[in-house]
Amino acid sequence: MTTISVSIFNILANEIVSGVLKPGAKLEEIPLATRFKVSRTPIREVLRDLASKGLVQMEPRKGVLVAQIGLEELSDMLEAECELEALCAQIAAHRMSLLEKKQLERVHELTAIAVSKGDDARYLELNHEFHNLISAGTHNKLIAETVGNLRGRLSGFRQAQSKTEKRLQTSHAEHQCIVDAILSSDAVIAFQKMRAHNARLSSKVIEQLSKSNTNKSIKTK
Amino acid sequence: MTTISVSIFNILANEIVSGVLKPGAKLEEIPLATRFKVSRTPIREVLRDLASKGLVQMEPRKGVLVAQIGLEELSDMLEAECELEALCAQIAAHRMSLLEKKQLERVHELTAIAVSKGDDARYLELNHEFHNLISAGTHNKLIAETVGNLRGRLSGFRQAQSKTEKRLQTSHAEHQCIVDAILSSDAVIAFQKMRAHNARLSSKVIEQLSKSNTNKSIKTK
DNA sequence: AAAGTCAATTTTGTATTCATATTGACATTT
DNA sequence: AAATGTCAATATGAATACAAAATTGACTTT
Repeated sequence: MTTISVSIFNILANEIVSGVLKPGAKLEEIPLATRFKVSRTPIREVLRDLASKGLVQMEPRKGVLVAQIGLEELSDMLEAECELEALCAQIAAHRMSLLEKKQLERVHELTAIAVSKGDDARYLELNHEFHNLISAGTHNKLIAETVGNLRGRLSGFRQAQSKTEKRLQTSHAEHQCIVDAILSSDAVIAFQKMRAHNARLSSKVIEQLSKSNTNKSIKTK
Repeated sequence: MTTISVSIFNILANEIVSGVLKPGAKLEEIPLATRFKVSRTPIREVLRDLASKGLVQMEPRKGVLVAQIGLEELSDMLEAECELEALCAQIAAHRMSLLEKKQLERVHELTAIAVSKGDDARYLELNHEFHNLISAGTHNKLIAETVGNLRGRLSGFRQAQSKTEKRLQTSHAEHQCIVDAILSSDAVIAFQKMRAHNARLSSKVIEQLSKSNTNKSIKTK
């Protein structure tokens, strides 16, 4: 058996990372309580948990907002993710079991199919699994959890970006290099390739966001 | 103004990392509530926050224990810290301002005095500040916060260790190398030296803990 | 018309009460 | 005697009630 809070947490966390709840949206306790037909108590616990994962911002006596991530905070997150994932690839390269490597290869092959079909949704799903396998391949639960959490918080930005770009082939080619390095247990190359891959994606995200930001400020004027 | 929860959080978090509250100790809501002369509600929020930082383990309907960190979890944490701090040093080496570098140098000099006097407490304090300056030197709040949180969770083990060891000179010499690298903006060396430094400390911690663990299991038999 | 103040309403923080699950002891049964 | 089952006590999960702070809107005043 589980507690009410965790089920509601999962629902809300999902709605936040999937973009159903937009950044800056107010999360008020009473509406949420009535929506889920519970009292305020479990809702407050959920909000606290969401805050601890960085999905919402809560200020005492002010309330809770869906996290709105500024440019500098975003670049902090992207830099951290870039380095952490490179670290994961490095460690995974000399720590993954044969079975784990096979799984990675398999997912990568499936991704190729999604790319050729231009199936964006499927690609995103497999991409998620790809990075999960690598972080799990570190056999370090703390690192895997940390990077997984970061990816969750960033997924909104990635989705927004992948919709407007047709660089699935490029990404897939880069993944190929990473897979090759890990399969051959070459930690140095795995690190470099993963880092370069993420660095490129990061700059795209930043580029896109600062573009839309300038648009906004023009509109506002 | 602040909320009751955060003040109590700080007190309890401090008691946990300082070892006043021992790993495995039960944290019951009613005793805590009476101790702080508040109701259970803010206590529950504090416990939740402590859990999100990994300082306590809470299981639904079971209660809350001060986190007891197993050997495998500890090595995960040490590995993560080792790599993260090395990363910090690397980034800080090419991002710290002149003022920040001066501050680092100053703390390092003060540490030398503490070492020569054999002042353990002061050394620990300065050591904390030393690592804080470097993580802050990344100018990446997320990374700094992450590594700071990790250090907090690990500080109990470090203290236990530093009491039984007289290797302050060794550590200080290693710090010297790190400071030199950062002052001269040599990111590669800063990374390597910091990584080696932490790796050495980590192995000491593990060594010590597994020793006391075997003692325990012998006793239990 | 604009700015400032004050009151009313709304929302969050805290306390209290109610409900339910776990735990430990004791008894019963095999 | 060991094991299992039941029951009472206790602690946590959830709901409700109360208090305090903040926001909002209207009204006054300049």
